[in-house]
Amino acid sequence: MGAPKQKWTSEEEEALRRGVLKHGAGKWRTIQKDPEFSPVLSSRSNIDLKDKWRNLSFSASGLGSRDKLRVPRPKAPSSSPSPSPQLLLLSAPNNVAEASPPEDCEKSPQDDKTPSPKLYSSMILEALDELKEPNGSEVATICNFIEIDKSYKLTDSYAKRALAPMKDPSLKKKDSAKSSKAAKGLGQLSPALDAAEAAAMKVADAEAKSHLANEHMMEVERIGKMAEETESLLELASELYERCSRGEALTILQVAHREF
DNA sequence: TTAGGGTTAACT
DNA sequence: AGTTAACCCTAA
Repeated sequence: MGAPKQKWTSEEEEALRRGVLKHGAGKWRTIQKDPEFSPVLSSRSNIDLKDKWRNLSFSASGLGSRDKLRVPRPKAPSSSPSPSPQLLLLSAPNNVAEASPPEDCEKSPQDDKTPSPKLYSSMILEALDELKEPNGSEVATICNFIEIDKSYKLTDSYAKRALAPMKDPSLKKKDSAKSSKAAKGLGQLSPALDAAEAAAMKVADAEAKSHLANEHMMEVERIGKMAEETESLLELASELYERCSRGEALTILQVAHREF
């Protein structure tokens, strides 16, 4: 009755992020009691922090709301074990590579909803900006921030591109998901996505390198051909010069066809 | 206390 | 309609 819905302010969100940075995700009570954050988060319970963090992680993680993976397809007759993620990943790097060029950080004019791929430098800048520490931040802290940031931003953007071609991420392998205790919060999401990201980036990098190498080869080849042509032209010129100086008359056609 | 599933208010 | 985010409940 009294509380319609208390939406989180950006200040509260910020405090939560810094709290997670300091104490780690999961120490909600500690974060909430921390004198650094308690003024901002006074109206939030530890559970609220947990839920909000979950929302942040999932929404930034792009891949659907948490109740998205239910009903693991009554069909799937086992014969075709659905395309394995690794295989499909190999097709992803193209997209990733295209997204990599250092041009887009403030590019998207219409929506701030799509997290544009971030380079590490800009991520560091963002970390510094969000940490807002007057004397700068510890490198470890920045790294820590980026780690966290990655888990719900960067990883997501790459994962989105990487997994987009797949209609179904099929995170549930069999139905052993219930009993498996390996599925722990971020733990379930992050490693897979990080692995995907790492793989994608590695392949993309290799591809970029081979592309570069290929370009270099073409360039060398081109220059070589130029040298050849230049040399033959030189020969032709000297021969022409010699003949002309001896009084011989040559027509353009003859020269063009080397008929002399 | 926390993680995770579930419910509901407030959106598009 | 469907989705999202805040809130609630409960087992461990």
